[in-house]
Amino acid sequence: MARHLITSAIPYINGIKHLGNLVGSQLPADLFARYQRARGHEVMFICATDEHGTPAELAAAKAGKPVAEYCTEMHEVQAEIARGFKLSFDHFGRSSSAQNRKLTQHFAVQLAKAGLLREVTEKQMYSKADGRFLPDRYIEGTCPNCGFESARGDQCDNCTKQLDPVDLINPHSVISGSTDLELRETKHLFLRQSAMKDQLDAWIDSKTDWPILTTSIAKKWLHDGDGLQDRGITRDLSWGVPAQFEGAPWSGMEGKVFYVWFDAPIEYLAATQEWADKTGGDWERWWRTDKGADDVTYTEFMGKDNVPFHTLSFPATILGSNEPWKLVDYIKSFNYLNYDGGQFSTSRGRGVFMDQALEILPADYWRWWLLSHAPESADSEFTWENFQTSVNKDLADVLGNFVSRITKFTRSKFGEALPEGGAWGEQEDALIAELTTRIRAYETHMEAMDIRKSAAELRAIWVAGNEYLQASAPWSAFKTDPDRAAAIARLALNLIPLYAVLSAPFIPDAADSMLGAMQTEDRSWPQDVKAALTALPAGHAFVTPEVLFRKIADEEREDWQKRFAGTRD
RNA sequence: GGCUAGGUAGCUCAGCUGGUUAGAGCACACGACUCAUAAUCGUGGGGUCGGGGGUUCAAGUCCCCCCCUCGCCA
Repeated sequence: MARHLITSAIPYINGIKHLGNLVGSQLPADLFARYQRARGHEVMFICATDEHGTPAELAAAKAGKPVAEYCTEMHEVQAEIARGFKLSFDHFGRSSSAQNRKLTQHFAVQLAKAGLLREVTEKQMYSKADGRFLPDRYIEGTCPNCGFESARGDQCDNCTKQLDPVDLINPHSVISGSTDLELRETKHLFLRQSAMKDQLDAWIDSKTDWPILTTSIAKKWLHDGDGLQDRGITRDLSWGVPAQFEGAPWSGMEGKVFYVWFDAPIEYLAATQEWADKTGGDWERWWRTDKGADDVTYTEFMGKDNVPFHTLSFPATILGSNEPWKLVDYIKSFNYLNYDGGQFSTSRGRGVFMDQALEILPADYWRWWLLSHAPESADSEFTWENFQTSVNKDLADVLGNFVSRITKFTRSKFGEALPEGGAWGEQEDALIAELTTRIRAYETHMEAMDIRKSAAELRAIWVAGNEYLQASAPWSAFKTDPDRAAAIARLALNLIPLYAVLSAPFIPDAADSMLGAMQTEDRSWPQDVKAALTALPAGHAFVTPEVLFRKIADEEREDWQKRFAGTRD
């Protein structure tokens, strides 16, 4: 039995995520976790909310709530949606936890002791009215280049020119509107990533089996221009992990917090600790190679925007600590999912968001489409037409109808129990041979995290059931040789639990319904297909299930198309 | 402008280190079947593999130039 540590990139606390965010990390991570559990391996599947930083503070202020309270509420909202999508986290943590605070401070101290932190004095805009330093993008003014009046401090959205806040004409705070801004000196801690460049470079080079998307992004950051740059890991904020040195204020860093991108990945460890504190489990067994984690395989899932932090900054933190923490073994990264010819847009309400998706259809419909179209090799696109055809064809016609046709046939000819009599022949041998080949291929693709290929293979396995029924034609056999029809029905009914077990990582609810209908709890993996197809004996009672997947009608599709075109506020 | 990844049947995509007539699903046409959610199964039509040049006995697959998308960065 192997041990798999699996983490999904942690979603920011602010707002509800769209389907592109879901398919880029949480959903494929869940697929992998469910598969590894089904194969009998020990799995620790971790996710969390990323709660610190300025956007959370501002969103809380807008909602008229203290930021901690706002985060608690939003965490529960996201947790509820995750449950709705059947994301099987062993723990869904919070980066604002006490565990993360302590670990983040610990790593900072370790890095300082290793000489990997340096102080940098820089000038930053300070707003007297807001009583705080302002990140560049929270300052707006007139663009000196094109005259656009709402240019941000980091970039003009009109002419795309990169800006410095001091370049802006009439700069003002986005938060309060105040123009009473001044440049002030402030000190920050920088992580000396540049000092670790060669070490990181060699490490990335050793990962020859990683997706090209992952390694190419890492190498670009390592080699572009002047190479890997040092990175500020503190901010002048109040909402975050306080910069402390072994329990005392960090000299020169009083009142500052660690940057959200420093503490967020550390939350993977902290969330596991949160899990341990809640369940009495042992979290270091998953994370400390000196405490049992040397046999753990650690896989991270994320969208491509998260790759630099997970290939460079976070490993720099781990390696630089000089402590035996578990380093990632495989990074599965994803491109973006576009929406109907453009991008999903949170601000313009363009596209389908996780809560809305669950309002209109059950989780399995979304899981199937998103996973079978996962943006692995390139950006992919969600269109309602494609969604409708895939769901109707794959789920309703191929899988759902298979379950329906064989259960109803058996019920009408033999009653609601597996019929007795008859023998297998060549058709059954052929089916077993085909299924065995395909299931082994499915396993290979799942192990390799080739998600689209896994989905295609699974679909082919479903199709094999329909082919078998078509070829063996029990409805004809019944007229001349009822025993033969009984043997066919018995085998076909055994295909239902087999399909349930194989399909569960993709469509867990449907899998439960299928097992429920067949009145079995056996979820063991079909290592031996022939044995699996005789698992339920003659006489075993079943219940003819309700329609497993309903079809999406044209009118519904058109309706949704209009509804999600971009009006949500 | 730099960098990354792409540009393969109407649509969505497979095609590993170059090798027999370029594949799948959907859509389309025809046929079979009638147990089933008018579902299923079979057969077939359809591609000068973005354009041009080169290497090779042989290139979608390698090299060069150009065009076009997506994203990141300047």
